[in-house]
Amino acid sequence: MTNPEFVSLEISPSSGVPIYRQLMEQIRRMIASNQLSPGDGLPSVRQIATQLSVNPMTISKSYSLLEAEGLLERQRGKGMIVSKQNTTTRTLEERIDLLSPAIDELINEAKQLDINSEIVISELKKRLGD
Amino acid sequence: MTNPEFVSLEISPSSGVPIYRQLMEQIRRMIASNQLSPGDGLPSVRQIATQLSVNPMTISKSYSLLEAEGLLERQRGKGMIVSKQNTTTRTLEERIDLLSPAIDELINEAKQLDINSEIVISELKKRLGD
DNA sequence: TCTAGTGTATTAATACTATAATACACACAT
DNA sequence: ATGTGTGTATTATAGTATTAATACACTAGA
Repeated sequence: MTNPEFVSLEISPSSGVPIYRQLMEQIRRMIASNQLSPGDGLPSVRQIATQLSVNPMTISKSYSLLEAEGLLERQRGKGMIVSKQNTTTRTLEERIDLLSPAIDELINEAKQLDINSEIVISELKKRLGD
Repeated sequence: MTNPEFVSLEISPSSGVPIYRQLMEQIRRMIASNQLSPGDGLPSVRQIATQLSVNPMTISKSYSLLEAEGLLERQRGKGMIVSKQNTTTRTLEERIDLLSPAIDELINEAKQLDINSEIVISELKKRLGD
């Protein structure tokens, strides 16, 4: 068991993507990278709901769908934990595949904005460096 | 006047983002980069609707909202054109600002997937190179 | 004038998203 | 036993997103 406080979830209300889907994607990625390991506990529904100022049932929906996918397990009366099945840590290649849509989106937008490849790369480096 | 056939629009039905917003963002970017210049014509509502297998009213919604923003102008009986006001081509800095969310999203996802900065950059370079 | 092509308004129906207020079954520590 | 903390089911409400079928006013060319 770990400290669910370390699981930091964020939402972008203006993105157009439903909140429950934003949360699902973040949790999926943290499990794929083993930042959330099998057996790890997740923050409670009410905790996240308060923190993000969102209805608890919205969080519950994310958890339920992730449970249906087999990524999370429900522990009655306790909370959600990362499943011990179906959660083998992904290889680097597999994780890069999961990152592909974001890369493609960046390239696509840069093209539409007519921004040079070199500039995209230097801008990315700048922000990666903090 | 130009050939609206060259305006290639794409949608990702699985992204969760409403179709009309996906279209708006793409058109906004192409105007900002002057790939669509003031006076240029846009594809007709029915043309895009057929091409994307989407209801014409969904396209019309995108156009109407962009007209309300001042980016497009309606030409009665003819079609939509890029407005001649409010569409000064953006400077490089401004366009980079418009690209920022996509960069931030990529960095955020890479972090959650525990993918190294160097790998993110090399992967981006790989795909930018075609 | 006719015809085909613009965008749009209208009305209806369906599905999805999110909130709200309760209530329930369960686990655990006291 | 009690209280607090889990996730969840229920019901209701509201707003948004999308499709569908028509109809309208306008433009342009034959």
